[in-house]
This record gives sequence, C-alpha cells and structure tokens, in this order.
Amino acid sequence: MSPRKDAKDPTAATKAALLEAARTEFAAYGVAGARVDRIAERAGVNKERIYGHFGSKEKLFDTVIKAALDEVAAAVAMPGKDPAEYVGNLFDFYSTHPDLVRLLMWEALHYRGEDDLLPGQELRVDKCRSKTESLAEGLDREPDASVARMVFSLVGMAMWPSVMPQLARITVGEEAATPEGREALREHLVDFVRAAVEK
Amino acid sequence: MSPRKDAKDPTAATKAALLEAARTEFAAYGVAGARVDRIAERAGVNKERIYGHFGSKEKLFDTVIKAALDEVAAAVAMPGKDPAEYVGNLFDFYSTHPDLVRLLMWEALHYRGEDDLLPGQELRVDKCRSKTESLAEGLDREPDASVARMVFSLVGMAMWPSVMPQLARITVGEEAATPEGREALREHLVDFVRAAVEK
DNA sequence: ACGGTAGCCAACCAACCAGTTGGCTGTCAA
DNA sequence: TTGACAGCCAACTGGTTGGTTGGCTACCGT
Repeated sequence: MSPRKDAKDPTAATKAALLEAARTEFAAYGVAGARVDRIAERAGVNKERIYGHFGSKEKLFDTVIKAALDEVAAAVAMPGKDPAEYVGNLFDFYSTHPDLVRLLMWEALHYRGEDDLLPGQELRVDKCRSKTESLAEGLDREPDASVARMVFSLVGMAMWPSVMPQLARITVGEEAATPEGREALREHLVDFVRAAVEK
Repeated sequence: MSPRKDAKDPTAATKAALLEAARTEFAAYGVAGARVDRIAERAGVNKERIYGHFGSKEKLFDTVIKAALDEVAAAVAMPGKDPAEYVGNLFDFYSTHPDLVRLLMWEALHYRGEDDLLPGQELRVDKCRSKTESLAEGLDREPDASVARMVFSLVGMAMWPSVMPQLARITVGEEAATPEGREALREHLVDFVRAAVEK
C-alpha cells in the first residue's frame, strides 16, 4: 500500500496544488504559452512532480480541462421549464468564473474537431443530451435536433459576454465592465430569450 | 526612392506572402504556438524578412489581426432593417471563414481587456458604433445602450457555431458538420432572432 | 559607369524550456 | 531493525526558438 494513506495525504495535497496552479496558468496563457516552471513555482513544488503525477504538460492540461468541465456540469442546473431563466443562471455562472471560460476557449482552439479530440468526453456528450431532454420536456416537445440547436444557442448567448469581454466593452461601452452593466446585459439576454420562445 | 517601385514590386510580394503564411500559422496555433520558421518556410522566404518587415513575431501577429479585422468589416453589411437576415448573413460569412474566427479568438485570449489592448482599434469602435446606429435606425429606436447590447448578442449568435464547432457537434450531433446541418442551424438562428425582435 | 543602398539569405547564437537523472528522506511492511 | 519503495528535490540536458549578423546581389540615381 502507498505510504500515508490517511486524510492529510501529502501526495494528494501536492497534486491538488499543482492542479490549481496549472489551472491559473493555462487559463492565462493556454497550452502553448503556459510554462511548466511557472506552474511548479506557483504550486510551491518541484516541477519534476508534474511528470511524476501527470506525465506531461499536455496531459496536465487535459486533466485541468476535465476538472473544469466537471465543475461546469455540476454547477449549473438543467434548462427545464424556463429557458430564459436558464440563460440568466448560466450567464451568472460564467460571469463569475471567467477563468473557466478561458479554459474552454483554449481547449476549443487546441482540440479543433475532426481528428484530435480531448479524450474521455462521453460525459460531456451525456450532459448535452440530458440538457436537450430537459429542455424538450420543459417545452413539451420531442428531444429532436431542433431542440438541441436551441440548447446550443442558449449556451452561446449566456457565454458570449464572457467569451468576448473586450468586444462587449467596445460595443456597449465601458459600462459593460460595471456591475450595473452586467446586470443590464443579463436582463437583455433573459428578455431576448423570453421573447423568442414565448412566440 | 526604393528600388523597383513599379507594380510587380518584389518587396510587396514577399511581404504579402509572409502575411498570408502568418495568417494560416496564427489561425492554427495562436501567438505562442506559432513558429516563425514555419511561417517563413510556408512563405518561401527567409525568416529574417519577418524582422525586416514587421519587427517581431508579436508585431506580425498584430498586423495579421488588423488585416483580419478590416476584412470582417469590409465583408459584412450593416444590420439595417432586418436583424434576422443580418444574423443569417453574418453566420454565412463566419461559416465560410473559420480561420478568421480562430484569429479573433486567439486575439481575444491574448489581449484580454483592461491593461493590454491591441493598438489602433479605433476603427473597430467606429464599426461597432455604426452597426448600433444602423440597427437603431432600422428598428426606429434611439441608438442607446440597449440597442448596442442587441448588436452584441446578434454577433454572438452568428459567430457561436464557428467559435465552438466541437460543442455544436456534441450538442446537435455529427450532422452539424454537414451542409444540411449548417443550413438547419442557420434557419434556427434566423427564426430565433425573428421571433425575438417581432415580439 | 559606379557608388550607395534595399532586399534577401545562410549561418549563427544565446536564451529558453520540456523533460530527465540521481540522490535524499520518511514511511511502511516484515 | 531494516530494506524497499514512494514522494520529493536540485541540478542537469539537449533540442528548440526568437532573433541577429555579415555578406551577396541587383537596382537606382547621378
């Protein structure tokens, strides 16, 4: 058995520190821009540990992304009966977790579809399917492709302001960065969706 | 005067080749992931020319982005009277220019707002303002912040499928990659916007 | 004709960076 | 007690990469 199997397992602690530091680093610079030394330093751990625990920079990135994906999945409720409110909640979540959004963007750019995909995304597929089913049920419809497209659009609308914050500022002005600006944007989105679905 | 000022200026030709190659490289790998040697090779030019013409990798990136921005600005008409059709057109444009979208994403991640911004983006600001004015006029409204928010959302909806193509495939299925799938997505977006604005 | 110079290139360079090595320490099973 | 092993670290390595240098060529104004 491994030494120190008790709660304060030091191995798990360094692993967690590494993961946390990696998340910050990858969110800021992406895979290519991230520096292994910087991650180790921020975690207060020798960089060799990265290889001992994760194998490579790329694998560490995958692990970070997977954790982020889980976090997203866990945090946000299903669309359910009210798509507009769903968009509002999603918007709030992404607004308060900009690093997560950046991580998702880096991942999207790194793993462009077709050939190479992030391994183990079945969970993600399931999540999307259940979202579609939830929305279909809430809307009293069949969970077909058209409902799936709706889910996709809703997620997009909710994420967009966090995906392109500078564009938001350029378009709606500096106020976009203020709490009032965020709130106005949120209401705009919710109203927009409500108008669209309510006929 | 510089030698060879006539039309077939070889200097301009290598510069253009470099720009073209850089665009491909940056779209694929981003600033940090791009390799100067690869750009030079693809352009069929010595890499020193990059420094002679542009100064640095970063400056080359800025130049590429600026060109891409101009291209976007030139290609797409103003929102005008029909926001739904505008979204449809934008969607078509981005769908047929995925590299441009990737470039914009890399830029968004590289120049996160606040402190560092891509220099010389006044043109971009103007473009956004005139879009807002165009939409306001078409909708018979004042060009206030709420119209600006609308512009911002419309752009987001149109770009989203090109921004997250894998998510699109995960959500709506493999068919998202087919021409029929794209068309269905386009119609969904147009209908969605029409429903939202027509009340 | 010819000196000046702009464009270009092959070769070079130093810093950087992902990944490795060898050794030290503390714990656990026997 | 002891030997084996897991976690950890300081120091090292060598391939890579952004950027530079010195020289060659061809065109231009005079």
